[in-house]
Amino acid sequence: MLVRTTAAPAQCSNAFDDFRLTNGENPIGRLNEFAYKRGTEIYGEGEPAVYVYRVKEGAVRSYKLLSDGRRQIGEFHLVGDIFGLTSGEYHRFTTEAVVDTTLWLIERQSVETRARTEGPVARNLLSMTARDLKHAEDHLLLLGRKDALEKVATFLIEMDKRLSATGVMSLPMARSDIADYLGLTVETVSRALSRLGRAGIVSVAGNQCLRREITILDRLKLLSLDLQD
Amino acid sequence: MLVRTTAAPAQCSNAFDDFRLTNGENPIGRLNEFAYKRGTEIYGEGEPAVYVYRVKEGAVRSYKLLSDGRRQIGEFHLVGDIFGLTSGEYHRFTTEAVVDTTLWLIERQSVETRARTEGPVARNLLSMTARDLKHAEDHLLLLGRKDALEKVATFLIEMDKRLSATGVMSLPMARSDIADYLGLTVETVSRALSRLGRAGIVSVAGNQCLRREITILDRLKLLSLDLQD
DNA sequence: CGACTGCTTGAAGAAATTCAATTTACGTGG
DNA sequence: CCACGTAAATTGAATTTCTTCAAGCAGTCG
Repeated sequence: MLVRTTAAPAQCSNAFDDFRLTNGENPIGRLNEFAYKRGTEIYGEGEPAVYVYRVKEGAVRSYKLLSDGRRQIGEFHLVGDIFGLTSGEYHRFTTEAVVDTTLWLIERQSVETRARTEGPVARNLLSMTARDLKHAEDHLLLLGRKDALEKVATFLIEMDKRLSATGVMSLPMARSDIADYLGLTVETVSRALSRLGRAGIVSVAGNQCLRREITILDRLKLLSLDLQD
Repeated sequence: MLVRTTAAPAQCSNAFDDFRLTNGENPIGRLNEFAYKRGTEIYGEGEPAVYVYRVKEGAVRSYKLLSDGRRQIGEFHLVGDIFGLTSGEYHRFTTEAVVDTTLWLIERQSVETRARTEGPVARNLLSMTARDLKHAEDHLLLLGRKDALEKVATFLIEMDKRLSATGVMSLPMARSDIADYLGLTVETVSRALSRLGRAGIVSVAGNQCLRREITILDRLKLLSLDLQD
C-alpha cells in the first residue's frame, strides 16, 4: 500500500490523483517507488515509454543532445511534478536525477488504457500535455529573444515560484544545468548572477563551491528584467 | 454545405475530419470559410479562443512579443494545418496571415463539447496537442543550441518536408519571419542563405526583392548541418 | 591527503547584431 | 505612365554580446 509521506506542494497536490491513478478504490497499475542517485539516468531519449513518473523527492532534468554533445534542457521536474508522459511510444527526452531523487512510477500502459474509457483521465492527460506545451512555448521566447541577464532573471522567478515558499530558494541544480536550460554557458550564467548580486537584486549564498542559496532582494527590479509579452 | 475545393496535402489530409467536425452525418458547429489579407491579424495573444482554424490556402505565423517589440515566431501554419487549439480560455499566441490566406473556422466550443462525450474527438485533441508539443520541444533545441547556419539548414529541411513535393520550395514568408522563427536577425539569415548558396548546397532564386524560390541542391550536406540529437 | 567538482573571474576570441549603404521590385498617385 | 516612396533583400564595416580559454579558490569524496 502506498502511504504519502511528504506533503506535496499546493499547485500540484494531487496530480496522480487527478489522474485517478493513486486514490479511490481502483488504482490501476502498480504504483512503485524508486530512488535514483544524483546523476543517474531515468530514461533515455528514444527508449520505449514504459512508465509515467512523479517526483516524490529531489529534482530531475529533461534534455536533448546534439550529436556533438551540446545539450538543451527542456524542463526541470521538481517535487510533485509528473513527467514522462508522451503520446507516442517513445520518450523524446533523456531524463536524469539532478540530486538524489525518489520517484513514484505508474505503468504508462495503464494510463493509456484508462484514458480510453474514462473521460476524466483523458481530460487530465490533455491538460497535462497542454501545460507542458505552454511551458515550452514560453521557453521558446526566452531562448530565441531574451539576452543573458533576462534569461537568468526569468529563470530565478520561475524557480522562486516553484520551489521557495520561504523567500530563499535552494537551487538543486548546478550552473551547468542552468546554462543548458537557458541556452548559455556556465560562465555567462555565473556572470549574470554576479551582476544581479552586485546590483543588490538578489543575494547568492552558500559555500564557494555550491552557491545555490538564492534570495530575491528586489523583486520588482527582477520582474522588470523578466519582460512580459 | 461545405465542398472541399482544394486537395489537402497527404500528411494532414483530413485533420478536421479526424476531429469528426467536418464529415459524417453530424457536423457540429458551423464551418465557415474566411479570407485574410496578407499581414492581417487572425487573433491576438490573450484574446478569448473562439474558433479553431484550418489553413485552406496561404500561410500563417504564430508569435509572441516582448514588451519592447522583440518577436518570437513559434510556428508557421501551412496548407492543411490546424491551429488555434488551446486547452484554456485564451490564445497564447498572436497569429497573422503571412500571405493572402483562406481559413476554415469551427467554433472551439463545439470541439470542447464533443470532446467531452466522444472518445475519438478527445483523443484527436490530445494527439494534436502532442504534435504541437513535439514541434516546440525540437525548436527549443534549435533556439538554445544551434548556430546560425545550423538553424537555417534545419529550417530549410523543415520547410522542404512541409511544402515542396517538387524539390523547389516557394517560401511564403519574408526573411524577417524566418529570422524571428530562428531567433536571429534578417541579416544573419540572409548571410547564412548566401553561404549555403556559395557552397552549392542550395540555390536561392526569384527577383532581387523576393528571393523565395529555394532549391536544395545537396541534400546530404544540408542534412549534415541539421544535426540530429 | 590529493584529485576532482563547482563556481567565479579575467582576458582573448568568435559569432551574431547593429548600423549603413545599395539594389531591385512594387504600388500609389499626380 | 512615370516619379516617388516604400519594402525586401543583400552586403560590408563596426560594435556588442557571448563564448572560449585560462587560472584560481574552496569544498567534497575516495
